Amino acid sequence: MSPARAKASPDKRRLILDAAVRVFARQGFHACRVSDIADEAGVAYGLVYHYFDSKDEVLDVLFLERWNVMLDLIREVDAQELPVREKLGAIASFIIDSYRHDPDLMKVIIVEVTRAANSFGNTHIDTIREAYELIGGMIAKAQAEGVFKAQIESRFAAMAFYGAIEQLLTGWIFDLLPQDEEYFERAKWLVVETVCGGLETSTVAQASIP
Amino acid sequence: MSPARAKASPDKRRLILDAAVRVFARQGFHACRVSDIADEAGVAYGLVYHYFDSKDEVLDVLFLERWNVMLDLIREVDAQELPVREKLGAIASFIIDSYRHDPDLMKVIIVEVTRAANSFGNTHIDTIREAYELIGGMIAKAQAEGVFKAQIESRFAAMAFYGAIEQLLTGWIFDLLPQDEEYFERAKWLVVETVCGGLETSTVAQASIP
DNA sequence: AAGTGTTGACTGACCAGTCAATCTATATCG
DNA sequence: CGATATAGATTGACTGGTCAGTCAACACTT
Repeated sequence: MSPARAKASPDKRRLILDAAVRVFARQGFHACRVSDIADEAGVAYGLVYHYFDSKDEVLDVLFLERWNVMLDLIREVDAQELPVREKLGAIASFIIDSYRHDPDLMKVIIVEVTRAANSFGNTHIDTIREAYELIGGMIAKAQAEGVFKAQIESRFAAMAFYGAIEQLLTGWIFDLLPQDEEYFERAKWLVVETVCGGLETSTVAQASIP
Repeated sequence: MSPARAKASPDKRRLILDAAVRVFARQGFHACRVSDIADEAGVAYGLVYHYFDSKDEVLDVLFLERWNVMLDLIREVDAQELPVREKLGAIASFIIDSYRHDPDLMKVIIVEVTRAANSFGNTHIDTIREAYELIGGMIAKAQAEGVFKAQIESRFAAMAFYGAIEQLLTGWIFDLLPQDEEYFERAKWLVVETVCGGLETSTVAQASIP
């Protein structure tokens, strides 16, 4: 009960990162103060600077942690022998489940990094680009196999696919779309159905080599 | 309504707005100072506050000017008797041409407003939402007519469509996609082909909802 | 003279980052 | 075992710089 006990830090660093997610999501990166993060975490102001060099670094860490998990997932899916439809479905599922599991974190990543062309988006552009390129590679492969039509450049198709997903999250973030379990599942199906349906060569989805 | 109040000086207000677009695009809204706008426009610092109440208002005006033009275009298209594919094509064309004509302005709108859930995006959410709803309405009508499949909720489909376009612009903004006349035209066709192809009943009708 | 347009120095608030002091835990030694 | 040393964790008051917005004066037009 007396918390003054063994102050062996139950990882205060993590505590600060988690608090920062909530504060960034609630107030935005620019609008919040470092003291807001410290207060939310229940630690002293200075401790934030014991674990991080700057306010920026806190967001950098949050973004990289999550984005790298996604890149690992994409690479793993990519390495498997699966129809494109299932590969893209796995990616859409991962992103949507990420939002379902931690909407605040995904909100922060999308709002403060992914589109922030003049700040974090720019510093992390290579990391972000890698995701787009991996997806583009999957689509290019499907085109080479004749499953997807070749007229639509794979990079463009990859952007459209990712953009469709991100806009769905944006709809949830702005509370413009219903957020319940059923809709999350339907959204996964929708995005794959729409994009793959538009890219496939024939009316039936099946891999065929011409 | 000012009757030809031309003055000796040409519309300084416009001069400031145009300068602000360049500065916001180059440095970002938060990273730039009001003095940067004044310098870019070649006017005194205080003049910005003669025409605008605050730094925020400058961005508000820029966003509303452009977004309202887009809303007018969408409403106009919506009122015509056209196949959905052409309606959506007109919208995609308009947005992409807007970028082609003034990439800085579109960058500012997308980066600073459309996704800025904690600042301008929030204050303009009703204006933004209207575009999504008009597009959703078009899709719903096409579904009622049997042109688009009905399993995909129109609001979701509208978000996917708009998101695909916005992500293409994002690709151009971050210089991840090639920007030349040919690609702009191809992008219009791509986005309509992909989304409409995925939504039309004739393409795939045997998919099941989980 | 009156009204609008224009100027730029100034101010007051705000906040990221610093730092010296304090605390806690464990190690080392008499 | 108790005393003392050492290192890392933790604290929060303070500083230095930044910048949005103000304002009093000046310029131009009618």
